[in-house]
Amino acid sequence: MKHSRNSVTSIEVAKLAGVSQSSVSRAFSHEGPVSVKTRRKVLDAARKLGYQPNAMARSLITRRTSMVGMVIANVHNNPFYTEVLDLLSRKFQKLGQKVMLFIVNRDQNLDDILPQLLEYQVEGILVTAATLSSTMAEECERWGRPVAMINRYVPGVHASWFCCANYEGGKMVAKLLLDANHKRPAFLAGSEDTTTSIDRERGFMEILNQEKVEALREIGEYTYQDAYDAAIRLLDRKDPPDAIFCANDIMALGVMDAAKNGLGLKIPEEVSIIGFDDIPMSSWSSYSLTTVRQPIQRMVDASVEELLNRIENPEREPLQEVIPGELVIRGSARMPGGLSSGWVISQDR
Amino acid sequence: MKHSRNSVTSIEVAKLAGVSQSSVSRAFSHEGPVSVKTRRKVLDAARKLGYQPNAMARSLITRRTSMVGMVIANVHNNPFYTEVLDLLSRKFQKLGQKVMLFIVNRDQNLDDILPQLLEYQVEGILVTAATLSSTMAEECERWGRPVAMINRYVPGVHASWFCCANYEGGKMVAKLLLDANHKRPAFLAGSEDTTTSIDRERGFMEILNQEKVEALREIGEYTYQDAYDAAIRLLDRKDPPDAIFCANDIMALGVMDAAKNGLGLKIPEEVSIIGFDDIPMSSWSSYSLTTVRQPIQRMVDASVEELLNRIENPEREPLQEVIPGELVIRGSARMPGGLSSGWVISQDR
DNA sequence: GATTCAGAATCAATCGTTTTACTGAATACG
DNA sequence: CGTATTCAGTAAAACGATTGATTCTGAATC
Repeated sequence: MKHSRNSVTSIEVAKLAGVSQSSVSRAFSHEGPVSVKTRRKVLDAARKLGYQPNAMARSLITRRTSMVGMVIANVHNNPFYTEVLDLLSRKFQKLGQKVMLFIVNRDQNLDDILPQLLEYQVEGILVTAATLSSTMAEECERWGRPVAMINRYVPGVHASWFCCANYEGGKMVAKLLLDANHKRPAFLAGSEDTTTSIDRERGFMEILNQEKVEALREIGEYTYQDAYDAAIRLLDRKDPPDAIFCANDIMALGVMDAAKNGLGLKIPEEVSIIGFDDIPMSSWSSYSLTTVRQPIQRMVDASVEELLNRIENPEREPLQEVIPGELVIRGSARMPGGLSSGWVISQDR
Repeated sequence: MKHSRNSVTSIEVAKLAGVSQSSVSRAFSHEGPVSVKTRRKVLDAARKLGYQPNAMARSLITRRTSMVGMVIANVHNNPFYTEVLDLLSRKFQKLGQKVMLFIVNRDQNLDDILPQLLEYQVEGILVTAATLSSTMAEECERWGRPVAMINRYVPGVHASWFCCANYEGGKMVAKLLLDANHKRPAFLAGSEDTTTSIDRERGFMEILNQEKVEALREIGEYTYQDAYDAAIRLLDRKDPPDAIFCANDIMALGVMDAAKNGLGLKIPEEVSIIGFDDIPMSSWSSYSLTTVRQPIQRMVDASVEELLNRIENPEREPLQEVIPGELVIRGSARMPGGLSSGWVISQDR
């Protein structure tokens, strides 16, 4: 037997069970008084017909959808955000939320996808690695759709966000490099318009400036290949840097390959390389990258819980938090005396 | 001004525009006759109120949701499926479909998430890297919800699928190794229950058996670390293999690191390593992995188009296709005379 | 046996759209 | 000028659930 579309409604179940349609509803939503007998009759009939309550119809009357929108960029060229996506999705699932997913380009305008999210009545929106314009964010919040962001913030906007302590992370790296007696550090920036790269650089430069150390600078997109090319440019000059701090790990891996395989340099003897994120590959033996670990689990947990919290309590003020990262010492950077591979240094804010 | 929930309905727009509610509907859904004048009035009023049609209400009456379910596993430990997820999601978006995402474990039973998908009236379901039980697949199809799978198939089930030519890929690799005069090949399997690994091994062994060459075998989960450990076991025996074909690239990278960094072996001089997938990292200079490239774009395009096609034409028979991969020659495997790095060999089915 | 009364079941309104059938006005045409 | 014909617009019936109000049970009490 072949049904054209799932056309089994509560009415048919009611008919088969010999009860009213509302009893069917009551039996399914564990609300209101139903005798065990009718509940059993209903569930039996439902099973027989393959009945499932229609979530659209339900949401229409309850004004709840249990759906959240998830907007994410950079997922294919940065394993860090792959992991964020994975953790977010699982966490939402575990908490009974359905996820409507949008993968965008980092530079893509979200103005045309937000209406879609709102049209589908998502109860909240989680944005990662993509930037929401402040007017759009305001718009959502104004219509009672809370917004939470991971590693992004929009100044002066009424929204929740949770960021790694990028600025402080940059400082830690600078201190580490100076302590290990590096004289000529460089920063390899990701694209100019992301606050993560900007903040990491700001922290990094802050310390260097304090110590009156000049730094080189290069820029590339957030990709392995771009970083590889930028590293060649950087290391092939007559006065090459003795350390390169990269805006993220994937770039750092590109830089390492450029130095090692491209130019035959020894890491960390001839050049130290430090990244940011701590993606799985950074711990692989071919790289063993010293890096700053983002508190990924905490950022995910916090943002999801905050979002759901604000969905339940719309009047609540949005939470915003900077969560410290950890310096993970591996083999790609020269260490100050006494510090060696295997250490994890927690940041104290 | 603060609205509690998006409570702007077509009725209010109608009131403000001075037309009937149905005219508002007409103005939005580009159906039926509306004069330019009223359309303008409606759109103006809608903009003023921030009105968006409610997709739930619409789907209730149209019986269409423009939502598809996407179930995917392995996304965090295999970049190949990250890319699949990315491409799928973008493709659906481009074709106007909303994606409801479920990320599962490879071994997770889908029986508890399918009801959720059906409850939310997704019009079709795309499954990748996760295995659907045949009864569940039948169930979906029976309720008029077409199912399409990438790199999975369920024997004898009425569903669409698109697989890389895993069996033939395994054969290609075996031939290549034999041609290059390898005497003692090994296969490193992923988990026993995935058809991809099984089929690749079957093809591989088929050729070896033909040539009466015996092969070693190890097994690990589909992860870098598991493969690393398995490789140590394999290479540390008194009669180690001179070539290892791995069930996928991420495992091959683990094997390379184990051989190179763990045991100090030269690749490909002392041991050849070949993978399957062609993930971005395989082309990185630290690895330069010879591998079989999966026709990812074609699998994605075909499966999405097939799914939407079957949504529009429910009576259509499901399509099933095996799409050939390409051998990508890089530096991790010894080559037969005349073949060298840089070649891409297309498979002729 | 009449009266309460709580609990179970039902009725009917409602959510916000689409869409069919219908009305009215305007245009075309003989 | 009268009648078809078209075209815009509207009223009202769906869609499939939830839920407050209401009625129906039947056991308990007097």
